[in-house]
Amino acid sequence: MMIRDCAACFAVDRLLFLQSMTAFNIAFPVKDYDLDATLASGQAFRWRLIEGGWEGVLASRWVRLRMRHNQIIAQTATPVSDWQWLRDYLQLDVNLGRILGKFPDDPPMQAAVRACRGLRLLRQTPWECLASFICSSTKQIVQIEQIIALLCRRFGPPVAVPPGHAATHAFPSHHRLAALTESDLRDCKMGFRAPYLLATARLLSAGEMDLTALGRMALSDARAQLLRLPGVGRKIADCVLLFACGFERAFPVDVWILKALRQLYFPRRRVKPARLLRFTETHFGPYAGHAQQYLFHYMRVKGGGG
DNA sequence: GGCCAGGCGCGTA
DNA sequence: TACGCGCATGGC
Repeated sequence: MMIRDCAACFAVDRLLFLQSMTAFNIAFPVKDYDLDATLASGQAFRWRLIEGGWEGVLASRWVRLRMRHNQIIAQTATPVSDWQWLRDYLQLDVNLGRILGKFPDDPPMQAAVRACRGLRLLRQTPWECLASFICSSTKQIVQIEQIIALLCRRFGPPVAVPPGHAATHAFPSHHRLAALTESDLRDCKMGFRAPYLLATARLLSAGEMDLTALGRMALSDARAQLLRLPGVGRKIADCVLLFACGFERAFPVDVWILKALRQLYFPRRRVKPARLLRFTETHFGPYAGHAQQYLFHYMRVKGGGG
């Protein structure tokens, strides 16, 4: 009797599922997709590897992702009828082979692709990406993750999680941060970055700039807009352009990339940063930003030795 | 204890 | 235009 009741319940659930076309789980077939490398490659800072699955918050939803054979399995805490937000974030419709085929055909790039094939660029929301990278300057990735976690826990709205799961929060809006004090932000261990984040949040909250419009501009115009914001220089601007606004040619140059360029392309030569920046603008082609992420990740996984 | 970390803003020459 | 420095904090 008990078994038949459960079976009946399952049948009803199944029927409801089919009727509403909503679900807590979905499987995306993928090719050339290294989920671990992608989520741990320092482009997004909220993913945690917990018991074999990556947990994070996207579009105010708790999400758990894991690879199974050639599929990405996604789990949410609330039913979902349209998964396009996740397809967009993971850039599932991107043909990686076509992008890799446009990389420059030189030994450093070949080595980076051999070491990291399957590494992808995500498509993040501009505000979270911008705020995160304002907090990133002269910080190690682990510390950036700690700052962002504190910021979300203290000021982000709670999101639905599975039963028994620890409380989780979405990224706080710029309106929310604009209402805080510098001291509130310093308490999230972001130090001298706090006034920059606060000032930028207040500018955006006041409507002085629309981040969602950047993706429709020319690259140089979008970059010029971002450079108006306090705490945003060339490197952070290019991170936002590449990781959130869809400019696949944007090429953030940080200390790792400088090291990569000097070590791999200009060994035993004294080359100034300005010269290296010009080199990145011409050498890496239409998908320079992807190439940059491969070089960045390659330098980190291969270690500092050379 | 010194060095470094997905930098930026500002003063100076 | 180019360079040097200060700025918080924590890991190694």
